[in-house]
Amino acid sequence: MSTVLDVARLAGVSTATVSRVINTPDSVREKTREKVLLAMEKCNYKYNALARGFATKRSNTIGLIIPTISNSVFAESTLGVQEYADQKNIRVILGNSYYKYSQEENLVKALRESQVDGLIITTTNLKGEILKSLIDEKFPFVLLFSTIKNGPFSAVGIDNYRGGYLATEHLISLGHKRICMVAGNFSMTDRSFHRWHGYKRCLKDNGIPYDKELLVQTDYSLSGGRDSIKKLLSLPSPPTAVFCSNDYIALGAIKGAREAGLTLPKDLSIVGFDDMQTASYMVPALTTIHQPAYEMGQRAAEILLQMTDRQLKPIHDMMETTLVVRESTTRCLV
Amino acid sequence: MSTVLDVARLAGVSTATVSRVINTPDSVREKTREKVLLAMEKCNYKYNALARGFATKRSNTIGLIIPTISNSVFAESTLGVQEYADQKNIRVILGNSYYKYSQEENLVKALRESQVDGLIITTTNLKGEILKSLIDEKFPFVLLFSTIKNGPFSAVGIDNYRGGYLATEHLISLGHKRICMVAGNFSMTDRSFHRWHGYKRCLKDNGIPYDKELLVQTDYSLSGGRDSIKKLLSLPSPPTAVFCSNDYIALGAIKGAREAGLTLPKDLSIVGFDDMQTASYMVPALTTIHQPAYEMGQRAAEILLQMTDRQLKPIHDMMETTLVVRESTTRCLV
DNA sequence: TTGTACGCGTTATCAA
DNA sequence: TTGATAACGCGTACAA
Repeated sequence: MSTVLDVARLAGVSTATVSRVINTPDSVREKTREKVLLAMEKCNYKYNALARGFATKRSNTIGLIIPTISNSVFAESTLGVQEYADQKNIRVILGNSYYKYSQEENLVKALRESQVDGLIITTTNLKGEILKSLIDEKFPFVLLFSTIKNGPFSAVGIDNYRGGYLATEHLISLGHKRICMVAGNFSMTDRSFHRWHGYKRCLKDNGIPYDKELLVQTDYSLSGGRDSIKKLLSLPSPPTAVFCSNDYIALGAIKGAREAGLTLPKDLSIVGFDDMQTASYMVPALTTIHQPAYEMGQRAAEILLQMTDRQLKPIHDMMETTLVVRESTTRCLV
Repeated sequence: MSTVLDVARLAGVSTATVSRVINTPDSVREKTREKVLLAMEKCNYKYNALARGFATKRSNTIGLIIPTISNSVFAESTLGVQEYADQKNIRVILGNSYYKYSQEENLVKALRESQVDGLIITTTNLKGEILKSLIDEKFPFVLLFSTIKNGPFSAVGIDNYRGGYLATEHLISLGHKRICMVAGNFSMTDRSFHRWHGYKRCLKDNGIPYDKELLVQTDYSLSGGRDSIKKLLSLPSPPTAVFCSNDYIALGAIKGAREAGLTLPKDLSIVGFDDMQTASYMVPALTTIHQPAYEMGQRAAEILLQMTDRQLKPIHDMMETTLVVRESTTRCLV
């Protein structure tokens, strides 16, 4: 594999000039440039970005940590990050934490060893040591799907509390009083916890007593949604509506409710969260809280790449979240 | 940021010894090792994998190129690659080609400049220059979702022809004769093309004349499936069954058929391809061709990482694909 | 506009 | 078992 030195010799110039042709072509006389370009061609020169990173202490690579690529909302945000990074000629290394803090720790360590210029993290534990030490060491990072509106670091997210509130309010406006929630495990992320708070508060604001029997925590999975709804439907006084922590759980709940013999949405109204790609193709089409995952990814990348250029004050970007009404919710008939 | 040199000085040893403690701890006397470890602790030493890569000419990073992370079948295969790589302490850089060859070219170039140790590619164009030059330069790579059973490079895939045949055979066995196909654009990938060949051949083997009016090409999208099925249903002699190139198209077709006033599966039997995560949760639950995407990703990573250690003969691993019968197909009633 | 020469942090070779 | 030192490929002062 040929190097700048080979090219330099072949072109009869110095390595510095070759380097200039690569990085600041305008600073080289046209004739010289052509000579060098020709030489590069001749010896099939391939640029070594690793060596460059080593010399400049910048790898032009960022790390992205998400819970799991299998959840399409994270796939969407990942796409947003990638496309923005791509446009700035930055590579993205992806890691899944599987909602496990220890794995998140490993990833941060490995990515920092790889000399990534910054990190975008959808964290599982806001209060862990990881973030603390990143802050202490002034390492550039941005939190994605963050629940935090302030603090000593940049973050992009939505108001999950408000999302939970909106979903519940919609159900109440349809006349529902017996409203349950199938939530993602609070230990896995605090997003689900905030949505639950919004749900609880909305009940209270509308004079509906909170019944803790109507909350089930589960993992963020199809089967989790299915099993949970069955449990809830077998209650002495079963719910007429359910708010699910995400659209996968909702899809599972749809299946579970049908298997329990219900007709949807007549017998049970269902609201999801995320507004994933296929939400409007479900049967019934899913009423859900829209989350601009792709834009959030783009924005996180934008903020991070600004940070790696120059230090700046923490930015907290809370994006708009809206209720999207489709077919899975209807007036309470009881 | 402290380096091996700082650690060495603090511990009163040479940099070589520090390096040994990191890489081959057993080759260092225990007492010395402890001294070094302590020194590392003291100056908060952080290992620089970039510098290592530079010195060893191995980045311990591989590149993964897929059409788009938005398709869950590629998300699954990506997960397989990542988990295998993770286990071997290898990082994965991900890139989306969006089914565009020029983008695939850019990605290969950028990733090679980043000195990845190898590439896993779900290619858009088997016959392009990219693969040729990778072979010429003996650069380690593995094709994923490959349609190729032989050739001078390693590949992991399934028999798409057989998949198409199986799907069609199933429909014929249910008494269908008017069977259409909504295919992914042949120009985007040859996988769809092979599936279509299987479809065509199966029709022939069963004495059903091929009607080119019954083939529609579209992009791999929900709306593509919806629009295409509507076109086909408005034919003078509409189909009673449809084979879709993937599950997204099938999901779109389900929606489109319903919008056209049909009852499923009574009025139209639908077969998909991929068996994505949510296939069994669709309404009706989707009959489809199962593709072991996760395992394929794992296997591709395994092969690639073997290749980066030592040169070896090309491996072609064609995995099993099976028909999964659910609720979206039923006996032809016409 | 171009060249010289050093530095980046680690590993590898060879010698002790 | 350990140490001294060259090498990896590029960027960049500084000098010319």
